[in-house]
Amino acid sequence: MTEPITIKDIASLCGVSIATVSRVVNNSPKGVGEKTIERIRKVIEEVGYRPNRLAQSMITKVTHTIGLVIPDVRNPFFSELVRGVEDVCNDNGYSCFLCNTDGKLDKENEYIDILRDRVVDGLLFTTQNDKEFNPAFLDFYKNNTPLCFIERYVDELPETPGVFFDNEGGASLLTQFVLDKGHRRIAYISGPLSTMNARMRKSGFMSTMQRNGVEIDAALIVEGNYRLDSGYAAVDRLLGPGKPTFTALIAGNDLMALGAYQALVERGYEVPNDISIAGFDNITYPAVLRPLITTIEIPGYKLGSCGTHMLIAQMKGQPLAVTRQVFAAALRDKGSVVKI
Amino acid sequence: MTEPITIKDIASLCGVSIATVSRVVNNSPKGVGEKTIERIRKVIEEVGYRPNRLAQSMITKVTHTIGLVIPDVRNPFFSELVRGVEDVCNDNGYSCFLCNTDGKLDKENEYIDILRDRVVDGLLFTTQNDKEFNPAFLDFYKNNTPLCFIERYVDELPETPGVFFDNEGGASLLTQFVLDKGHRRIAYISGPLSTMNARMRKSGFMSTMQRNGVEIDAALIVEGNYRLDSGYAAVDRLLGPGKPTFTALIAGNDLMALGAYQALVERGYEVPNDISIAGFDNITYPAVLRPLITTIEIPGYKLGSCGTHMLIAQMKGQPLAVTRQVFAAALRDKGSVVKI
DNA sequence: TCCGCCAGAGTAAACGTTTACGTTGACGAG
DNA sequence: CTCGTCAACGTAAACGTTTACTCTGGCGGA
Repeated sequence: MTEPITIKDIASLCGVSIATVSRVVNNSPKGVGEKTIERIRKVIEEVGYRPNRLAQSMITKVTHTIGLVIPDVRNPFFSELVRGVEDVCNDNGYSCFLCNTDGKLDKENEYIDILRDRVVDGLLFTTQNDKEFNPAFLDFYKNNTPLCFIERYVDELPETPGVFFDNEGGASLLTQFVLDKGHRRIAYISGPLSTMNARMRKSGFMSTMQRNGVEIDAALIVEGNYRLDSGYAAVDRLLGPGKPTFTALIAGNDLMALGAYQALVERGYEVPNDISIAGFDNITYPAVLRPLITTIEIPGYKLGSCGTHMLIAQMKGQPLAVTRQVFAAALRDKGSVVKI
Repeated sequence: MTEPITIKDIASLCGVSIATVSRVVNNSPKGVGEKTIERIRKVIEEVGYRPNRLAQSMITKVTHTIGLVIPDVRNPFFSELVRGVEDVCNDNGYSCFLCNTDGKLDKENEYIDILRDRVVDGLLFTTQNDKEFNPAFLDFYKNNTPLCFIERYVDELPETPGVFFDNEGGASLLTQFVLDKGHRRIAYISGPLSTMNARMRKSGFMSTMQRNGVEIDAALIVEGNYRLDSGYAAVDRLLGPGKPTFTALIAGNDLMALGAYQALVERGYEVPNDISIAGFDNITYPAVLRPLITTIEIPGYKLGSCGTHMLIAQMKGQPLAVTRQVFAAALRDKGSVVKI
């Protein structure tokens, strides 16, 4: 019920003009005497005055807020990422609006409008769907609103800054690991090939196989949708009537790897002794839970924090040395791939 | 680089005053002719004008933003909660600032200041630590800034609205379930008793035992810290030199239950055949992973969405029918408790 | 003594809205 | 014809800041 204290209150309390108060609040270069500064500082401290950021933003046109647009916080990869973003924001005096789109184009659009209305200084954007292009981005482009993509490949905006994960390199690393264990007949369950990262991972797999002079059997390459049951179903397609024609299986993510694991076990195969399994994501769970899947870790926190740094640099008008930063993959060997 | 379109632009484009434009934008009760409305609407549509929310907020003093303060989004319970909050916010035209405090008092304070500076309309607050009271809340109280606690018991502000989980009832439900399976010697690993919810859960356990006329052996009650390893360590204290003196074990959360599980298995006991185990939280993981723990589900999403509804009601000036809403517990039987 | 300069401070416009209040003109009643 | 009424709009103040510009007085140099 008590009205908030404004700069006017401080001014009249100190017997100076609001301009003077404003100067000491922003400790502007000069123009205020030592003792005046002292006096004003003291009063501000005493009454607990804090400038209204809305009013500041009205005139400076910067809000020190950013929009973070992701499909769903509940996905552990994104909650890692969100935390990375928020930490860096906070360290730099920014606040962050969280927006969940479920990967739906209309929600993406809605949030873009909302965030523009709220005059965010920049936008951090991810989505699972990178087929459809959202023309609203062009507005941001025109307005010079800083933008940073996270693992999103948009042909229409090739110059837009972004942080990426080295999907191809990760797949390569994992494939080489499996090959080095002696496997030659390797099945591959890809993610939906409508997404760029599924294509890149598959490409990493294929090229590594070829580089090692290993023949690729088209019958061992199937497409899933990144969900548990699609991994399960994929095994049905991979397994013919007789003995399995492969000794190892790589899935485009851990969820599908787990689904495949379940299917294999149910069909009487032992993992990893009969068939080795590997995945992507390093989805984590308490150490006690089994099975563990050898996997490629995607550094969610790092992608978030680094993307935010890039965004902040842009907002500060600093030219970016590199507009696209790609993060290397790391292998997490958890024993689900064995020598043959 | 292009300057954003303002209400002035629309006004001059239509040859009317900005007041008239403002009226049609907010479709104020009356005072504008039909064809004028049409004309202005059309121009607004054509040029894509959207009012600047900062400017609106300056004068109306409402921002349609809220602050959401939690310990860490990466904790699955909180990411569920966050999603619940954000969904309800979005449905009601609010945006939400996400703040991670790691449960640290100084970060809580920092965010409270930040959010006040940003003129949020309301605050949704959780923390893991409910021993220390933050005096900054009193300011909110004085300012009549709507506040809603989430599972936080603050003696100093008994009237503050909040949403709660029925910890005691949940523990009761779980204990009764275990008792009904025939167990009488039941060990209990509580969370840190500095937190209210650990105390409440323990109390639910104790009272249910007593209500059933089952004697409580003080040696079977130990305190952990909600972490995996504290569950593991607790088993060492519970297990004497000879045979186990209990047939079932209830932990204050699933993580400790998993730690206890591991310890028991390593010591050669079979779960659940030798010893049954139950926990709290319903931490979820892909269906394939083992073991599963019979548990009490804490409805994170619901707590978040309901808390947000309560907050919005307050912000709209609607008096709350109930200031404190407590959510019932639900049992998730996953087979880790068996009959004896 | 006079002038110029500069530190220290104030004045007022501006940011993009909302809204209380004022103005205008058409129209109907008397 | 006159007056009042009301719909349809305009005017201008206000929100809490920042900042370009102006003002004042003291001091040093010629």
